[in-house]
Amino acid sequence: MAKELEKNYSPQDIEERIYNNWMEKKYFHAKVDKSKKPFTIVMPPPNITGQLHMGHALDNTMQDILIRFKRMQGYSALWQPGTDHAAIATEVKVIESLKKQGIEKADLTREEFLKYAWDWKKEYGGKIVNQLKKLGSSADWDRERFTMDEGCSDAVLDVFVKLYEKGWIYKGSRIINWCPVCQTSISDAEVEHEEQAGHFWHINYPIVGEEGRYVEIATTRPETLFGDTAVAVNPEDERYKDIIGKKLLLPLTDRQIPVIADEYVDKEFGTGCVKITPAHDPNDFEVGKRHNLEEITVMNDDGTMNAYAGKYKGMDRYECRKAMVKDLEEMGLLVKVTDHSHNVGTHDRCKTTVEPMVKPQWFVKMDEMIKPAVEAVKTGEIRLLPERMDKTYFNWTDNIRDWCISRQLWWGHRIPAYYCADCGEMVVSKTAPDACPKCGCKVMKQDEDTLDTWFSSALWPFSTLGWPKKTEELEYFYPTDVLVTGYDIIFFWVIRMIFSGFEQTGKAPFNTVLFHGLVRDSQGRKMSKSLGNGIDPLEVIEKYGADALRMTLITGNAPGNDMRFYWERVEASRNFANKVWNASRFIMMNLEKADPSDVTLDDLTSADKWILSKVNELAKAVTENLDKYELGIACQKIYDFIWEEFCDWYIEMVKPRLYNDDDTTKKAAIWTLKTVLIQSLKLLHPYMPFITEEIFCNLQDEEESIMISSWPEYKEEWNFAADEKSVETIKEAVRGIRGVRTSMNVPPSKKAKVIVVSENPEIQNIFNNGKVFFATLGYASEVAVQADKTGINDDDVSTVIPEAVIYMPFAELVDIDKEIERLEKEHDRLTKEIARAKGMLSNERFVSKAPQAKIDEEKAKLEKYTQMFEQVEERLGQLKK
RNA sequence: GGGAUCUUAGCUCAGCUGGGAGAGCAUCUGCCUUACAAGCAGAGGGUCAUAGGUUCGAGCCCUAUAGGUCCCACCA
Repeated sequence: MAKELEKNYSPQDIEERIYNNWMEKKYFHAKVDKSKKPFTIVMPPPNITGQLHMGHALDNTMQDILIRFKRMQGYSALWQPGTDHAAIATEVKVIESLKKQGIEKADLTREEFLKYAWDWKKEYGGKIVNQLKKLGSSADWDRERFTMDEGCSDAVLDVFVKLYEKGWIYKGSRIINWCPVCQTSISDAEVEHEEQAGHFWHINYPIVGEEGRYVEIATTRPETLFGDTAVAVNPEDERYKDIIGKKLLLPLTDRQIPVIADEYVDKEFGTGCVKITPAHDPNDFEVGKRHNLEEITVMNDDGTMNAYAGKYKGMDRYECRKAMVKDLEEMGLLVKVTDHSHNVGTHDRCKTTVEPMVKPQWFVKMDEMIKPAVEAVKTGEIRLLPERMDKTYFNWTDNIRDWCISRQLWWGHRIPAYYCADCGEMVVSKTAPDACPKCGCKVMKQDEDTLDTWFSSALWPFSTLGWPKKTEELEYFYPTDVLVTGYDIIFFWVIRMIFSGFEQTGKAPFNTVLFHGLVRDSQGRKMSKSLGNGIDPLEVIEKYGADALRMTLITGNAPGNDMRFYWERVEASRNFANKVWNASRFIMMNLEKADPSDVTLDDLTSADKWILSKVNELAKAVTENLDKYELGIACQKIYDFIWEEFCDWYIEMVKPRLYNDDDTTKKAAIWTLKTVLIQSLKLLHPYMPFITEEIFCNLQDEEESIMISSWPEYKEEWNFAADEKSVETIKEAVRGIRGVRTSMNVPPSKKAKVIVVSENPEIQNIFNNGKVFFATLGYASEVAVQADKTGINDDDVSTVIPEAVIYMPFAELVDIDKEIERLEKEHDRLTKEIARAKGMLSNERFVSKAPQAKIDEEKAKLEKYTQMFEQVEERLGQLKK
């Protein structure tokens, strides 16, 4: 027996209970089951430092929708969750928290620090997972992984050693991006370029042995002067041909540097003379390599000047700049200072201006490994959605450079390279070697550096399934199906997973990448901590429920597009939940009026068949949309069906049957209400899991869960085209009647007799069969269906539908002028429609070139409108008399 | 400098392979009709940025222009 529901839906009371029940019943757990097809999504692992934000909410809602859909379809649907150690982000947090306890990182040993870090992870690492659960995420939490757990760490070491042995990981002293605040190298992807207003300092470098002659250079970074090892000019530059090879005295030092010629210099830019600082500029580094220049590093790791800066030693790079510019000015070597806006690289985490530095680091060679990843997207083996992401992808792969993977951090996977204390021999191996293979020394010291956090996440789709072990999970669930993520991490993560997947497993890690955009605030700004404009998803859930939040994030938003967050939209979603709730409540209240268990399709009325046919079509359409990852479109269709077709029309249609004790079709109505509701709930379930579950459980006598029920499939026997047409005809008549009544200001309490006049027996039939609900919906006291106009006055109000005129003789209320006005409007509309259809059909080129179906469609329209037009004309003629 | 993307109703946005412009919110008018006022019934509101082009037919395809957003990029 169905239970009674509260008048308003309150998600707060039920969500936690339902979620716990799902967990207890292990519904989220996906088993290796050879009798089913697998469907797999790996969850982008949230950082253990993370707090749930709208991006996570959107990302996880999309994944949950897809997983729930596939699970209901009968797949063994695995949503593989886990968290990311987030090397630098976490290390920064741990350092902060230690500082609050009065502990400095510098005072700790590596082991001590890592102990604190693991404690931190234990305490906070699970927080975000609990927040994801509040959203309703049906991930297989039993399989939760962590990028630094034993298995994932083993995968990292395995890959590192393999790539090293293949020569695709190498150690080299190259120019890298250095963050002086975080004191670590970072990859190119972690550098954000920012347009900044700066200056050009024009400085004279005296030419040695030529008193009073100078070479004027222009620089944006005067403080790197101490690292200059040459000044370059373009070999084609007539102005400077004579000074090539001469020596210059580097100001503020006693060093002499040569003038060299290099194509790299742009004659048109600046003064045409460029100071070359190989240790602090990527271009200069290249020039330096070509000309065998010395690389002089002038800064310490924290961005202060070192001994090469002479008296400026110990100063911060920017203080030094100020001081030396002042000194140069006093020496008369500063020619001028001009404004110049230029791009400055900053560290994406801390926004510090990155310092290019030459340091020994580890790199992944990309030129070969990227090839299958490019190919896969080109051939469509991996599909990026929306498609335009292909261009972004190729733009990166075409310009790919080697990936700097070493970080001077402690929290992360330590590089498995070991150095002999005696001879310095390096061994790369998964486990520490007992002795140096070269000299036999027993003391082998491990490399101090750790790996870029993305190195481990690149392996995520297979490391989580047990790789490099050949587990049955890996065999069954890999490759995964779709990756859902934001377009902002395509370079960091998506590309790296793709090339890693091919290199390590020989397979694409997934066949589709579904990108979503950013959730912005109502003014279109990025939500950020510093702006304080972030909206906490948990607050939304608390106020309106997880279902409302999920619905809000999915509706009216196309793949890859950013969206704005409005509380009004959450409210609208909540209202929809309430609508579903009340419709269900209504149905449950009526279930006991008859036992529908023996109802067959033959017992159904036209109205029943109409809505059944509609929900059947809906199931087909929604399934197709979901298969194409069109989550928003599918959602809109479900919303429209439930609210308009089911609630506003069908439920209103059946009311007279439910309220009339003598009605013989009551059983059929109840059967239909319940059946259509269940179908609707199932289709809605992926979007709104909690409310659908709550209703579903209350509706069924047995304790069944909607999330493991079967997905609605299109059934040919539920297709009732003729009944659909009948009901649509009546709906059109009802809309006409309502329109007339409103324009005549007839109060709803005032019922009138309605007379349907049609010579067409089919139309007569439709109205005769649908009389009961037609009367209710059309506010009729009584309905007559007849072939002629017996008993109709010429000035009775009317509405015209194809093949019929519907009259409402409410005499004293009639305002003939208004009626004429209304009919004239209709007359105009029909005239236009007819002209349009005639125009098309009389266009020879249309008739000869357009598809036949389109032509037939237009012909049918012309016929219909012409028929209506004649009736309207006739009515107008009568009224105007 | 290269590329992407957007410009549709007052606001925020949908609009699938080209075939009679849609939703939510807001506005206006009636309704406390026994599921729901978090509701019901009606209504108004758009030269789909501009200018060309392709096509029987363009919001959708092509070209140019204007404005906005974003990504990438070593011009000191």
